[in-house]
Amino acid sequence: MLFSKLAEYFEQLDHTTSRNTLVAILADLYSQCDQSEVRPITYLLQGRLAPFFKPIEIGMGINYVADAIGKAFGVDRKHVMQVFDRVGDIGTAARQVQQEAGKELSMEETPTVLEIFNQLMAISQVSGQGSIEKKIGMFADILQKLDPRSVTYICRIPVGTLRLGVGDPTILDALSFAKSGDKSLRKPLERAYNETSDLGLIAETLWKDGIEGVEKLSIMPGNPVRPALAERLPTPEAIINRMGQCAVEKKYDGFRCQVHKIGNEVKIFSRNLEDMTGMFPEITSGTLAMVDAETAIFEGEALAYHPLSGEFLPFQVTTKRRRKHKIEEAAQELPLKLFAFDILYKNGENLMGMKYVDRREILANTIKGEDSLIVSDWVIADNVEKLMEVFNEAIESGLEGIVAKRLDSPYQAGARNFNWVKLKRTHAGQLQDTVDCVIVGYIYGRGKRAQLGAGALLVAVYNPDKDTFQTITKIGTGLTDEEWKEVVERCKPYVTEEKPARVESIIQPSVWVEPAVVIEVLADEITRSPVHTAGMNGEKQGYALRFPRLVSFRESDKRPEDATTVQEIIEMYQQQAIKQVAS
DNA sequence: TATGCCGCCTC
DNA sequence: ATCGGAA
DNA sequence: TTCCGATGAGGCGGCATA
Repeated sequence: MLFSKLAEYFEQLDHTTSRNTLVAILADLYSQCDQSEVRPITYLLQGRLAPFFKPIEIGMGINYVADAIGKAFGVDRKHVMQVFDRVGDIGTAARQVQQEAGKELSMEETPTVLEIFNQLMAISQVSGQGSIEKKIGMFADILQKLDPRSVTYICRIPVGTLRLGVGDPTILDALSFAKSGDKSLRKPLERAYNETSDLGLIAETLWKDGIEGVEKLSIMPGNPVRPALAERLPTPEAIINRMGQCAVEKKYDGFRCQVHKIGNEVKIFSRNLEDMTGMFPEITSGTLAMVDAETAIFEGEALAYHPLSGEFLPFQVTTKRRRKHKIEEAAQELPLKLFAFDILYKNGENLMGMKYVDRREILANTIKGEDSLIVSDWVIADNVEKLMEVFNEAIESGLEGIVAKRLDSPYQAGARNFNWVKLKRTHAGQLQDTVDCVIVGYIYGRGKRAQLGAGALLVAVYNPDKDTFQTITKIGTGLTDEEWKEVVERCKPYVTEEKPARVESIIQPSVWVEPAVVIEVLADEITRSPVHTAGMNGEKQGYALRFPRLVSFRESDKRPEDATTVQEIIEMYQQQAIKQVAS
């Protein structure tokens, strides 16, 4: 298949919203491609070159792709980015720049899908000195061989914004349709995907060996399983109403880890299936010492703790353990403990179909003792009071909240459903870190947001000592489409060419706004920040909000000087630090 | 050698 | 991570 | 309810450049 043909399918998908139609178009695409193309096309549909757990990345983001577009069509990055800012899509920008340059090719001249795939793969392999220039050159070469439509879509691949409206579930439906004409194969395809995490493999196997071949694919210790995810509910009442009697676990704020023991070998995978084995030597050694099984796959949350006091450390500290160098030093300074909460596989037996309570029993019998591995606590709750009791305990210890789980549910890989439900501090309406912020700028939107005028707001709190507004976060969520348009309108009278005199900001928004419009922002936590200027003082870092979202527009009589002050932010930060130490 | 840009990855 | 929109 | 795609803070590491 020519790449231009694939791009035609991409365009069709791009222009349709009905899921059923998307599935039909995809099924048609699969029916038109050769067996050798099924696998690469599946990865390309995922916006990738390989399954998630393979460390193959193109290594070009928006800026380097813009460089390549410029190089291919004789302009500079700045020009490409200006067009990009206006249209909100790098593919559209590339197409436009190509047209301006008069360098459009016809569809028949395009290389094949496999040729392009291999060239992208070659770009991903380049590293070392001079590699950035090399990658840009290679991508520019590809662009010069493509028709406008192909240019559009290929530019979206490295930056991860293919925006076809097609995710993994849609591809699974399409594979089923392509082979059987209906959704009947979705279940076995989905099971195989959940256990192998490789959609390209599933698709290729379906083509080569039929659904019987797919049914033979199963868990392979050493290969990650797609992890189960938790839904959210706002209140304990909602959880009891939905689940009735359930297990309750505390929710720790660290890294999700899926640990595989294969004889004397250990592998550790992240929530998104990245291989993190090298980062956590104490989990590896703990697994070898404590896990009473030849082969096993279990999951838990890894947190850093203070080696002397034993207290658990906030996420911002735990995250320092995500590293490639100086691992032993970091492990000494910030050792980890893994709170194990589930087991999927033991000594050749797939446990995913077993009930939660039974998996829990096996888990308890498999991890011996308590050291770097700890089997996490759980209790049964069947009423709101009991649930609240555990929740309050968790909050008092400075933890994130709780997770409620159905006692009789299997391990539902890949699913975000109501077998597992999380209840977080901020959902329960208590101790909310609500902050009144002043808009000091906004950033142009991309994709759908491009039409709304803004995609994010840059907001600040008030520093009365200096009479300045210091940035504390950007806001990219919590507004409806209407509200995005409205907020841009509200800002219009205050737009300025330069940074307003009373605004202190390291971040440069697309548009500066004189401090006037006040909004109410909800966040989960306050963190120290190297980029936000709120509370920044010489060497000392500023403060920022974790998981910020807009909850309301303040009445227009609310003056910017009435916003939350830096001092209040510092007090809130100290309050939460006290809790964390108490844990 | 030090710093900054950028991308990738966690939440 | 959180959130809103579409079906 | 499910699925998708907008967007957040921030740490590390690779590479380019001063």
